[in-house]
Amino acid sequence: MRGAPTWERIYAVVRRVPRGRVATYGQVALLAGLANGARQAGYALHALPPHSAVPWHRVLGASGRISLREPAGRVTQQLLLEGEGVRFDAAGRVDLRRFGWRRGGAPPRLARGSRRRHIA
DNA sequence: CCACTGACGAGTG
DNA sequence: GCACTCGCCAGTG
Repeated sequence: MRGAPTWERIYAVVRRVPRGRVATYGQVALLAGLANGARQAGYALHALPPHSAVPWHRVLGASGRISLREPAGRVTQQLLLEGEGVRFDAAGRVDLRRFGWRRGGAPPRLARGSRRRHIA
């Protein structure tokens, strides 16, 4: 992986994102070894063929928003995610606190004293 | 080698 | 929270 092309490393990381969870471009880039390569992650996925085994739809922008330029692609991505149980709010955003991929598995527990606000 | 591009992200107002 | 600007850096021509 070390000498592998940049895109391959990006794809390798994306393949690790579990079903029903989403990662951000920056997160993917970082895990691939590119400290400031969020754009490269996006560019790599953009170059991906339509029927790739790479779960490209599980990658969103840091704000939980779909970053695709083309409307058709955005619809496809949202449909694929909803098919895995990921919910979008009225503004078309995903709550990363709930569906964000936590590498390491340990869900970030709410800080003591924080207000738990009617979750779903 | 240089210029331009872009599925980004953090900072600022 | 939204709109803008600026920094990033691999790919492409």
